[in-house]
Amino acid sequence: MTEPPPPPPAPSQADLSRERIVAAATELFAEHGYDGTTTRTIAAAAGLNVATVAYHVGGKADLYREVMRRAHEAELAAVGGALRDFGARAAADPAGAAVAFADRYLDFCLERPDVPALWMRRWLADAAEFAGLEEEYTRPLLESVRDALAAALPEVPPERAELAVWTVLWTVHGFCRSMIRGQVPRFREHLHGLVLRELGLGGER
Amino acid sequence: MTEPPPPPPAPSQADLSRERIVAAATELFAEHGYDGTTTRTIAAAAGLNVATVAYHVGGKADLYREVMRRAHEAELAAVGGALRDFGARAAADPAGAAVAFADRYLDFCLERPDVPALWMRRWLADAAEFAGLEEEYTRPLLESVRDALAAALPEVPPERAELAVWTVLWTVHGFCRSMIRGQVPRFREHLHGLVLRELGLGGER
DNA sequence: GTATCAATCAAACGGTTGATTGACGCAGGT
DNA sequence: ACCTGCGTCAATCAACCGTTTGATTGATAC
Repeated sequence: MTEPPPPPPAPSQADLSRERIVAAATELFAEHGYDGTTTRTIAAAAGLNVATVAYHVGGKADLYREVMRRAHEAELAAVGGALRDFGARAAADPAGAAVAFADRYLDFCLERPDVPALWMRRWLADAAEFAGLEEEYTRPLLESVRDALAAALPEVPPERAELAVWTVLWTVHGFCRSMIRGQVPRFREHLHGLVLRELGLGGER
Repeated sequence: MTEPPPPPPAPSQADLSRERIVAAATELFAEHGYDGTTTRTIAAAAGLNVATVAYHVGGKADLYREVMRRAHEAELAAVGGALRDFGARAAADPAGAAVAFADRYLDFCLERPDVPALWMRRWLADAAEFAGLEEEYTRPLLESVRDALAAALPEVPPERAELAVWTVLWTVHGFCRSMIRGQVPRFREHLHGLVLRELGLGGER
């Protein structure tokens, strides 16, 4: 907040097209995977010619990497913000802070269902040439959450925090793929209890 | 056990080739998905010509369905056996029975890592044309486990049992993809506590 | 008015895909 | 010795893949 952000420059035509391509690719890669998506499908979904994909993004592989990079950036922002709020609240109300954190992550996944899908495809190494993205993106994020939890909750051993994060992550991601809107409240309630139990914060019942 | 099983007839050459094709396809589909696997790769891994795949199995799509069918059959057998043992033991020792059940499922997934991988690919609807396999295989299995748990543990409400199964399933499957052999004992211990806590069987600590 | 440039397009490129064909080797029965 | 049917193979097919090409458009600069 040291200076007012400069007004964003008017996006050029190239920026607009590039955004449409990346947006279309994000949805298609999340839904059908790398090998299941063709550059022609992406171009058609973006309302552009096939050649423009190579023109703006450089190629299918680069486009995939860009999609993954953005998905990770969005997740990083959401998790980072939630972790800050968690840290500020954890000392006074560890249980409430943990539940709020899980809630925000669930909300993020419900709002951006492509992120868990891409996360899972990354996990499966959907395309062998992108196996490195897993270690580049997912692992550090997981470890940062573990460390933040362990730092703010000194009574929780880091190993337990890590496995708790692991369990919550997979449970939420798995749920988001089969999301039936009516089941969200029920799942959210289960998630609250799960987090408290796995962190040993008095959720036993 | 009413009659001694007849000695299995000597497998014909066709049977041998078919098995080699299915075995190779299982591994490749699990590792690279449907679109990421070619009939040529499968044939090469089986040490056969491309044409023999079509000759024995009918086509790539039929082969994929066969692979999924067998993976589900194997899982059904493992889960079925574990559920029977669970039912026999649950009344006297619900906690021990639940832990033993989770243990056997983990062992099965470690022994057949292709099954969780195929399970996850089915979940992602790796190939859109096979979206039905999810509801055909996974859902009923999940519900049968939920019902068996709820029946043997009357103090556990079915809804809680379902979400417990859900959480355990995803946690185990996710772990099996990133399996690092040295971490298995630590994960197993976590899994025991997870099961007891999620079923409310006195695992709080 | 003219030259320039970014952005887009239809068309075509070489390569790969799943599937098919027809020939070949070889067992077992006649 | 001769046939018959099964299993396998190399060769081939049309369709599709990602990428490239050359031409066209419309706005901008001089």
